[in-house]
Amino acid sequence: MAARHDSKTRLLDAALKVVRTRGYNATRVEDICAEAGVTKGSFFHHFKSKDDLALAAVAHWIEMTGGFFAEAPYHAPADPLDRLLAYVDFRKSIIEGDIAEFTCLVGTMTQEIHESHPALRDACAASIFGHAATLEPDIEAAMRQRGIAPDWTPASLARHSQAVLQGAFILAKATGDRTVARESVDHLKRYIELLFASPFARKDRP
Amino acid sequence: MAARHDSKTRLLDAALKVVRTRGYNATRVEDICAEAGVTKGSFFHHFKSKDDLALAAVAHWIEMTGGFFAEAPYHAPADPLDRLLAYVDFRKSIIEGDIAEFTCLVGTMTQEIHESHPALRDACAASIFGHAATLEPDIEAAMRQRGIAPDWTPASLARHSQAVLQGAFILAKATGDRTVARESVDHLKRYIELLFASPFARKDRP
DNA sequence: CGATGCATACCGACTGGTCGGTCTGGCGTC
DNA sequence: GACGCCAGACCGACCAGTCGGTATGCATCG
Repeated sequence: MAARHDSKTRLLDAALKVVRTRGYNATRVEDICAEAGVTKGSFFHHFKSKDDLALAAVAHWIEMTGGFFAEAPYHAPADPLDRLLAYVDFRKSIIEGDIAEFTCLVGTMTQEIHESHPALRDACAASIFGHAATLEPDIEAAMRQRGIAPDWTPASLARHSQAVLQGAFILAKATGDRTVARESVDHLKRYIELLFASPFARKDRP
Repeated sequence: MAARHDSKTRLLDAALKVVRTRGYNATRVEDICAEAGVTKGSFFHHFKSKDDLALAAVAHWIEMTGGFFAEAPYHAPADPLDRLLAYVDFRKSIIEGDIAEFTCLVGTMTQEIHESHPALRDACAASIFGHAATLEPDIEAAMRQRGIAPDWTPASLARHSQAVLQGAFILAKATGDRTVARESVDHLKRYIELLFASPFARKDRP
């Protein structure tokens, strides 16, 4: 176990875990080292500073979540709206276990560092909005397919879905209970269904 | 100026301002003192510790926001659904100015302290869910008046609205731009309109 | 009325612990 | 034998909290 040469990855994984639970500022370098089973020497061998690690951790997060969502089953349905709804279902289904396990690293960090660490904030933003952007093609396809020409854009709905999720995580942290988060995701799903189902939104209505 | 005897209030006001911008952990006691134009001695005369101040600041926040929303104009409309939609409009209209000015103190703090300070977390939760609860009567009245019997509860929609707002604030912090936040509030409003307008949700549909 | 005493409000130098970051030395591997 | 990788003692800045002190009411009594 704990082979040499993988300390860097283990530090990054540890950082994700610890920062997601404690937050960024409250996380000490030694907490991450302890979680990774590594010493400070190793930490500062791989990273110039704590902030440097944070940047790397966000990059690592983007890479991990990118793969995770790319391979998730929600892309299967043939219908684009079904894919979108399957995405929402999938997001709901992974709200499971410990808070740190389903919560978003970059959303958590953004709150703490948006004023003080512009570079880090931009990296967090790239993660959130990059992920949101992956939803746009399906939203746009669904709009075309259903003949809808609304006063909102695919991009704004994609961003809104991320807002709902981020907000749901906050409520979950406030209560210590996943239920309230799932509930909000249900509302998001209902919203999307209504957006595409409502006769008032259809081009072809009388 | 800066009469004696109001240091405590000035410290609380300063705490709201500084914590909303920097976050809780990154805020030093001396930052709050400087903002309040008061010294450390005064701080620790009024508060046992930084955590003690945090608790008092949340209580102060609950009191301030309680009065602010109670006196806001959105209660004017006679129709309960109109009141609810006016609330959403109002929330959108106050997303203005500096990020710290429209952002939520307790949402920010929750993220940082939910694991480490249970008492503080409960106080934050009380603020969020207490505010959400003020929306329930109007939601319920609107449901009755429009003859809607949906599969969601007034409480859950009230909580969802808070989730959207909290999430919108995160996106605003990530981009440094209010626009994304307002956009999400627009989606929330559209959702509520659809919920009450959709024939699929009506009791009296064929 | 002034003096005396006491409580509350406030000040700011200081302390003691904490934590990011450094440095020296060692171990394995090519 | 040099170089990447790591260990952990150590340093120094920083900061929550302390402590001895001063200032300002506000009673009560002679």
